Amino acid sequence: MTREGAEKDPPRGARMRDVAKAARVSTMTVSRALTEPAKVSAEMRARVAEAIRAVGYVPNKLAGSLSSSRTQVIGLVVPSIENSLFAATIQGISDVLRRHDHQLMIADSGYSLEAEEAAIRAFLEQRVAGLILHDTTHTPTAVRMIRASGVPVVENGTLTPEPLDMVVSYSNADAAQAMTLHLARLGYRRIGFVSLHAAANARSRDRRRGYGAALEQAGLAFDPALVLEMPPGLASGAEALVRLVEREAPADAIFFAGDVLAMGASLECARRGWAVPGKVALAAFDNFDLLGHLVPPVTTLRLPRQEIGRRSAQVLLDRIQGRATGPVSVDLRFEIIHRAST
Amino acid sequence: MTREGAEKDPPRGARMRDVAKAARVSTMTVSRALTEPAKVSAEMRARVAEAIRAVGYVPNKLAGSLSSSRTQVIGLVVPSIENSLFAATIQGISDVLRRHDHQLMIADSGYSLEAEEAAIRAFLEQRVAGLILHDTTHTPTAVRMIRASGVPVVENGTLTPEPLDMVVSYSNADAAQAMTLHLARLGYRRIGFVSLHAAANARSRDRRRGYGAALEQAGLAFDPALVLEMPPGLASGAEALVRLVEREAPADAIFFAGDVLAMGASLECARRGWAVPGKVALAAFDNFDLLGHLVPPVTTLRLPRQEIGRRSAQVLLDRIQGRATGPVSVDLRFEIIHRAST
DNA sequence: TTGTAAGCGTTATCAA
DNA sequence: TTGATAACGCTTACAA
Repeated sequence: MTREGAEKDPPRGARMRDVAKAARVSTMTVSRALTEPAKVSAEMRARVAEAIRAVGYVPNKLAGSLSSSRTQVIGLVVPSIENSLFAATIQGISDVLRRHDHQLMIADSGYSLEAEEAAIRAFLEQRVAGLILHDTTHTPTAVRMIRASGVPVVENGTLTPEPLDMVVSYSNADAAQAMTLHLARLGYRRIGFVSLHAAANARSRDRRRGYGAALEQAGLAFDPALVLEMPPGLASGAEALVRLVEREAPADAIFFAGDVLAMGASLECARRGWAVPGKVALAAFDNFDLLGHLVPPVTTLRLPRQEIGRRSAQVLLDRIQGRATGPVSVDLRFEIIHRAST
Repeated sequence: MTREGAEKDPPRGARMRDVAKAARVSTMTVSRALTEPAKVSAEMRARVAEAIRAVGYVPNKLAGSLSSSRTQVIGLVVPSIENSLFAATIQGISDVLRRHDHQLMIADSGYSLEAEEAAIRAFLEQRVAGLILHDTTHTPTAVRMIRASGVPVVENGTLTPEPLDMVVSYSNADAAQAMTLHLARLGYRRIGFVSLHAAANARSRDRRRGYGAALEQAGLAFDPALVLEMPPGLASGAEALVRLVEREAPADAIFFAGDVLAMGASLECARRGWAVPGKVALAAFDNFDLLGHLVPPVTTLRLPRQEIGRRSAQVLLDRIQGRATGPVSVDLRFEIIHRAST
């Protein structure tokens, strides 16, 4: 015998047993009154409710989950919490989960596969009911752990051809292709392309592929000198702009397929007094709201950021609650918003 | 007898017992090897490690937490996940927690006290080790539950005089006062003040108080017509700007103490060709990066967003791990960044 | 340094 | 509709 000194010391927190005693019923009746009220008579329900208030009972989900081997926690791994683009998706997830009494655990990988693996391991140790991963490339160990656990997973970053389980995204390739074609149709012939580091990022790679496909489709030559990879940030966009414009054969339009790059470029044009689109046309990949308020407003893609979050949560819950089985691939719509910058 | 059919069916997931069997040791040795390796001989450690790999063991923290009544989960409630200002704080929290092997659960209240209460209840049911709340006003029930639970809490929104437990913030009143004084010293006499809805928001109230105090200190009259409350958003900022400038006695400077209001105003000036600060000076409360890239760059406060998150996590962990006791109030520094808009 | 036994607070199962 | 009992998978407390 060990733990219980003798019913004394910090009586920290009432247990279900205390509620049962106060209501003079069994713990099972309390449990049922809480989780399946329909299976309990009205009188019992009232007595239990009263007892719960009386003793100030707060259910222990840890114990409940251990016993039922069910959790109401979803684990989410994003590359960066701070990046506002992911914030919209997180909001979408959170909204849906809250309506279904689920909790959200978040980890960020800082764009590192190893950190993602560590986060996934931690989530599996917590026995999350499901996972949402923004990235679509993972370490072999991460893949193995997920497979072995049997936990449903949604991937978000891009419409990967071989998902772990379920995917919810728009097509980065299609989106980049559509925007590039849009520029070509407007008459631009030397279309620059600026993205984030493509080697480490499936999204950037897909966008670049779309850009290339569009050039070919439009009968434009591919000029490697017009393609730049930059780190994220406003300053990067400004620098890329200058490098693509101040050269022998300058770009007549630039498509910024990453983060706040276009924003930085637009602001740099304002500072230098460069006419947009007179001197150079600007197009962006995202950040719909802000870009529309710049002078001139910037042509961009409207991406279903929140929708990705909402749908991800929904397909995950459908699977968890047994309403659906089998693979899921949701291809969400994007939209080109043509504004004065092109 | 009940649950265990008879050692068959879905052998879903190895347990510590399986590891122990494979390593031919007791479960306690496995447990120790995992949590206090120093207390286990090198040979045992190796055997356990090997067995863990062999059976593909993923520890069940639910069971561990139930048994030890310790959790490694911190609950965070923010008004809005999508708002990028909170994102920086969340990032700070996440960074520190990860280094200390803790997990982060996030809920958003949508600026509703009732939703905050619901989130807090859910977190307490999960037996979180600590709470971080962005808001400083709570429902009586929420306060009671937190007190009864005994979990440590950090509040973030503003330096509230009567915290639940610990506070980590800068002083919204001091910051607003400093900026208003700054404008007065530059010679502006009719300083407008635009904030978010103050009745529902302790932060807005504190900022308004600081604004008033500064006017008095500078010997400027308080003109209620120069004070506006707006909903958040770029469009709001633009509207407030126009209302304060296009009037008989226009403001000569406007201090936007909320969200992206200043950004909206600056962009509206660009659209209308209004000289800044010639026609009207603009000052903001936050959003340091972006505002510095506008034309002209906007004077603003640099607030310790990430730092708030990091320190919050730190004081919480200190308390949880018994390295500290008693009240904590961390008053973080802000900074006025004077730029061309004033 | 290692092992044994009890118990953490719930829920599944079966019986009444 | 309600209750008794045995798990859930781990850690605490103590003994060896």
